[in-house]
Amino acid sequence: MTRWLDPEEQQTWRAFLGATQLVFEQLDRELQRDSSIPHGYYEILVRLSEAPERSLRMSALADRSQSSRSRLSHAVARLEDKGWVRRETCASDKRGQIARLTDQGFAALAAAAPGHVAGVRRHVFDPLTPDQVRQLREISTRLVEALQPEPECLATVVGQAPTASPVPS
Amino acid sequence: MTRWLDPEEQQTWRAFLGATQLVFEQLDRELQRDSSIPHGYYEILVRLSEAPERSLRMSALADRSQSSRSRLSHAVARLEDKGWVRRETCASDKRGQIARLTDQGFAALAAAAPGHVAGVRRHVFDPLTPDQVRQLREISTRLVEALQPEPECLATVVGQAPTASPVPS
DNA sequence: GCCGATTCGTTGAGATCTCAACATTCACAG
DNA sequence: CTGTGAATGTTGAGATCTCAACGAATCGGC
Repeated sequence: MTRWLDPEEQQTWRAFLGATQLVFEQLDRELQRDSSIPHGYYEILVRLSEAPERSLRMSALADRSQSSRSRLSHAVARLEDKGWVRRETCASDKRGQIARLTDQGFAALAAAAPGHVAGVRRHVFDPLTPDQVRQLREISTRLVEALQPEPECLATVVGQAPTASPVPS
Repeated sequence: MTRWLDPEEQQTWRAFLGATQLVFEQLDRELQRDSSIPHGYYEILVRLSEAPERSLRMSALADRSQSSRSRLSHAVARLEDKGWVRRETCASDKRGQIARLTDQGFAALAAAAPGHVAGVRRHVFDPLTPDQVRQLREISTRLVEALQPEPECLATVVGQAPTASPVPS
């Protein structure tokens, strides 16, 4: 009745499972150890740092950081405690909240970024050939498409790291 | 100073991040919805089901299920509450504990497996071409190697499960 | 034998995530 | 203007994960 995975598929699936778990756990550990920022929170800071005014509606931030509303709400509360993010009420929509990255938050991100990028290189890009990197991009893109209807045409700028001015003015 | 990710690398990294997060969250949700088994626990049950006597030392189980000792200890406690696993003290090493999958636990796994395998096919294998599947296996294997010194020569059988296991993973 | 170092598995505290429920506000058809 | 339905963001409870510390048992050199 059920079509089980054949040995090759089994091996593929388990390798994929193992690789992703190892990579993300390692990066998370490094980020936690070197900068005391959980990986999920780092994502949030990055998305905010890229946005105009370094601020975003909570819902937009949730979409971009692959986070549920609830998770984001809890997370931003912690980030606010740390003084890295502030919440402002939205003028045009009184339901809305706007999360803004503070200078202090940007500084924390700027401090954490180099180490994290190095980790990503060390654990992901360096072990792979250029061709494999290209393959990985195509495969990942395909998987995202398959799972996300993606009505948006927001070609996520995905720009550089906290680049440009690591010095908040 | 820091070598940031160029636009292509950036895109690759974010696609990888997005794809893995989407895939695993989706599979986890489905598993939880259809069988009330968290993905992490499912892994544990699968590894036990494959082992001889359907039982393993805690440390061996931790290795095979990519779990920390602590996490496994907590998880097995919950699985024991459900009646899916039993713990026995090890005869040859009094420090050791042996986790054994109960018939009830095996039944729960057997009930959950078909739906999970279908999900893995739907969200991972079906969207990819055969060549991409092969690429994904090689890439994943490489990443695991890079991150795990792997002093063992236990060529983790990873193959099919011995007898009667419905096991997809 | 013996003692220090290591391994095993557990535990508790704290942090994060998920899920469902909720109040508030908006959109819009009537 | 009004009421219904949808959307926003929050909250609390419960579940899981991480981390550090721990007791018990084993190992290894002497």
